[in-house]
Amino acid sequence: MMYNPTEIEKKWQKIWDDENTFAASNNSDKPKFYALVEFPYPSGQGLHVGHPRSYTALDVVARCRRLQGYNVLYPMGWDAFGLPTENYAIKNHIHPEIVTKNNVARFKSQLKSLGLSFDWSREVNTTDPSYYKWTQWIFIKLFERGLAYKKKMAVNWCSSCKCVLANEEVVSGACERCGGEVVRKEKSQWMLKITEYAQRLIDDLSTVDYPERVRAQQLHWIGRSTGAQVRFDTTAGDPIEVFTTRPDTLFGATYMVMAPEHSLIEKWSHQLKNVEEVRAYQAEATKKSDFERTEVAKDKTGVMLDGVRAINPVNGREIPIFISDYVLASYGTGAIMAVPGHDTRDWEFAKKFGLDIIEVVKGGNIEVEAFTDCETGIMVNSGFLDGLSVEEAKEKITNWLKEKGIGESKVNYKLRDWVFSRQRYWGEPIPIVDCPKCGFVAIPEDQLPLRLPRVENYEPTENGESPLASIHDWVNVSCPKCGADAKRETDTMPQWAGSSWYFLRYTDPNNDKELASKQAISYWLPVDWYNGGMEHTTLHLLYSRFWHKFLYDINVVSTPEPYAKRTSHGMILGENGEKMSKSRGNVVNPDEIVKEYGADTLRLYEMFIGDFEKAAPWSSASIRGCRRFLERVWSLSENIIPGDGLRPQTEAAFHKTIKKVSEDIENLKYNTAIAALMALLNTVTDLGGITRQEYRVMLILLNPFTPHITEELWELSGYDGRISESQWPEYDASKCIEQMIEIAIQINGKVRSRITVPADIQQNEAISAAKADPKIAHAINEKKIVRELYIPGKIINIVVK
RNA sequence: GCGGGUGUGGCGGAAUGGCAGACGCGCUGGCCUUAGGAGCCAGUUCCUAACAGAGUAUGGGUUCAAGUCCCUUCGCCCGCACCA
Repeated sequence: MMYNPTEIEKKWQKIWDDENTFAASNNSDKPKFYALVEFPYPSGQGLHVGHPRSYTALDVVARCRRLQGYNVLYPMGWDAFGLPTENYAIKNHIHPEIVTKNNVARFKSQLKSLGLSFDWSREVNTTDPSYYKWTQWIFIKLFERGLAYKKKMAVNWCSSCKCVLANEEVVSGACERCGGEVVRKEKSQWMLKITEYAQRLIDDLSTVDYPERVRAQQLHWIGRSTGAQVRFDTTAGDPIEVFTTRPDTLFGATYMVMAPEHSLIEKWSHQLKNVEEVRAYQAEATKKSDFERTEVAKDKTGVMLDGVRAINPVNGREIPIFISDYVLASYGTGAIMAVPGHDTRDWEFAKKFGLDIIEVVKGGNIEVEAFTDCETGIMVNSGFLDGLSVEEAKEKITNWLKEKGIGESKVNYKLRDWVFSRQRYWGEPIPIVDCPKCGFVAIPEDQLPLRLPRVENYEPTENGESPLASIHDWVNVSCPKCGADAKRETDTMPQWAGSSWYFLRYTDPNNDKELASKQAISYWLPVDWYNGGMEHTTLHLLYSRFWHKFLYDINVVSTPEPYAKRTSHGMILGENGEKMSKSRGNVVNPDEIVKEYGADTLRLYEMFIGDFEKAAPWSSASIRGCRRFLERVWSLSENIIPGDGLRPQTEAAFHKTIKKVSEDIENLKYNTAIAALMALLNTVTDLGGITRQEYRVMLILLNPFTPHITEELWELSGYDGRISESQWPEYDASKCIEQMIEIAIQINGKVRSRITVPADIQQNEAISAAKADPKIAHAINEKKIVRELYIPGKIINIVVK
C-alpha cells in the first residue's frame, strides 16, 4: 500500500475531533501540564511557515506528556484586535468584525490541517464581548487601585497609524508595526503604572526558567540603576534636583544641564537675560522627532541660562546651568550635574563650550577623553574624599549628603509607565466615564462588557481623536455615580491588552461570573512551558507578567509569575536566507507544503530544520529528505520479521534512542531527536527488518512529531487502541550499553588505530590489547612509554617519548 | 558604546574535555528502469594515485587529550542606545 498523507491526515483529524482526543480536564488524578504557545493575530495573509515551528514544537511536548500520563492543557485562540484588520476593513468597506471572522476561519482550518493537538473546546477570541468583558474588568480593577490614570504628556505619535504608541512599540524612532515616523505629541492618555512593579519584575526573574537572552533583555529594558538624588541650590532660589549614579564625582561637577522641557525654565524666565535664545532652543527641541533627538553621533547643542547659576553643595562653587537636549525630561529628574572629567557626554559638551574639566579620579588622561572606566581608581581634587577608593567615596558622600539634608541614595528605572490608550476603533473600549462633577468614573461591573458600538465609519480622525468620539449617543451618557451629563472615554485599549491575560481564560473559557474560577486557575497555573517569539520580550511578555502580578495582588491568581518556563524559537527565513516577505518574493505557503508533502512531513521538517532557537533558512530540497524518511517508515510495516520483543542486536540501540528522544524533547533539541530516529531506522533496515515490538516502540517515539502516519500505521499493524492513548516507552540505563565497543587508540593524542573490545574490559586488559595491535606496536616500536591512559568506553592514549 | 548570542564540509547542522563532521540535503559512481525530480547499493572535510599530512574565524595558553576550558584579535546576528 502506498503512503497517502492527504487521505490519512484528513481521516485522523476527523477522528481526533469527533472523539475529543485532546480535551483537557479540570478534574483529573493525573499530574497537570500546561503547554502554551502565543496565540496568533489572525492576519489576512493566513498562516506563515513560521507559525508551525512554535506550534509543532509544543505540540511535540504536549503529545509526549500525554503519553507519559499527564493531564495536558494545550489551547489555542485569537488575538484579534488590531490595526491591520481595521485598515483592511476601511479599505474594503467591510466591518472589522466580519474581517476577523473570516480570518479566524481561515487560520483555524489551516491549523487543523497540521494536526496540532489543541483543545479546541477552549478556543478564545479577544474580540468576543464575553472575553473583553474581563479585559475591561481588569482595567477597572487597575483604575480602582490607582494603577490606571490619565495624564497629559508628550507621547509617541505614529503619523501613519494616527495613533499613540507605547515606548515598547517604538523601534529606532519608527512605529513597530508600520515603520511610520514617530513624532512627539502632547496628549492626554490613559497610563498603567507598570513602574510600580519594576522591582518585582526584576526580582522574580530569578524564580522562573527563562533563556538568558530573554532575562537580560527584560532586565536591560527595566534598567535599574542606583545612585543618589542631590539638591543643588541656585542663585534664583529654587533648587535643582539631579539624579546621579556617581555621587563620588560631585567635586568634579563643573556645570549643570536641564532638559529643554524642564519646568524651572519657565519659572525663571523673567530672570534670564537670554530668554529669546532659550525659547528658540526649546522650540527647536520640541520640533525634532524622537529619532533626530536621540541620534547618537550627533553634535552636542545647548544654551547657557544667562542670569541663573547653581551652587555645588560640596565646595560652594558657582557653576553655570545649560539646557540641552542630551538630557532627557523623562528620566530621573530631567536635570543632571555634569562631570566632564568622567562622563563622555559631559566631556564632549564641556569641550565644545569651553567649560572646566576637573579630574577627581586618578588614572586616566582627561585631556584626551573622559575617564569613565574608573571604578577601581582613587579620589583626587575632592576635599574630604581624597585618597578614598571610588566605592568608599560613594558611601561617604552619600552619608554626608544625607546628614546635610541635601541628598540621599536613590534607585531609578528606565522603564516608563505604559501608555494604554489608542485612538482607534478596533480595540476594547476603555470602560470609563468622564463626569464634570465626579471626575473619571468606572462603569459598574454589572454593565460590562461595554460593547464596541456598531458604526458606519471607523476611520481615524485627523485631529487625533478616536473614531468613537463622533458617535454622539454613545459618547454622551449620564454619570454612573451622580447621574449628571458626562462623556465616555472614546479611546480604546492597545493590542496588548487582550493578550496580557489570555492564558488564564483558557483554564475556564466559558465562565461568565469571573475571568476564570479560582479553582481552575490554581489547578493549571503557572503555565509549565511557554514558547514564543523574541520580539515579544519587552512587550507582551513583560506586560503579561505585570498584569499577572497585579492579579496576584488582588487575589485573582495564586502564583506571582504566570510562566514557569519560557523558550523562544528562531525565525524561519526564506530560501535566500532573508526574512520572508511578500516584497522579497520568498514566502513559503504552508498550505502548499501540506498539499505536496503532507502535514507530517512539514512538521517533521520544521523540527529537523536546525537548532530550534536559531533562525534557519527554508530549503525546498531538504524537506524531501523528511518525506523520504516517512516513506521508509511506512514501507517498514511490510517488513515485519518474526521475533518477540527487542532483539539482542537491537536492544541497546532502542534503549539509547528512547533515552535520546525523551531527553532531546525536553531540551529543545528536536533536530537531534529526529536524527536519532533516522539512525534507528537505518539500523533496523541494515538488519533486514523490524520485529513487531520494535516497530511499536519506533512508532510511539515518532508519534509526537508525525501524529497522523503513526496513528495510521498503529491501526494497520493491529496494535491495541489508539497510539495517542498509548504509553511512552521507558529506557533502562543498563541496557543502553553495547556488549562490544570500538575504542580508539591514540599515541601522543593522535588516533593511530582502533580495537573492538567487550564494554566491561579492565584497564590493563584494554591496554595490552591496544599494544597487541600491529599498528600500535609498530608506532611504539622502541620508544619509551611515559604514560598509559584508558578512559573506560572512550579512548586509550599511550604517551611515548 | 552597552547587553545577549554566534563563527565547524558545497548547504542545514552533530559532537557530558576523549575517534570532528552524527542525521539530512546536495553531489559522484553503480544497479534497476522505455523513462526518472522514483527506488536500491557504494562513496563524499581538504590535499594525495596511495601512504602520509592538514583541518572547527585568529593568535597564544592549560591538558595525556581542546570545536569544547582560559586569554588575544577579527567577523557576523539580535536587542538597547545621549538613561546621567
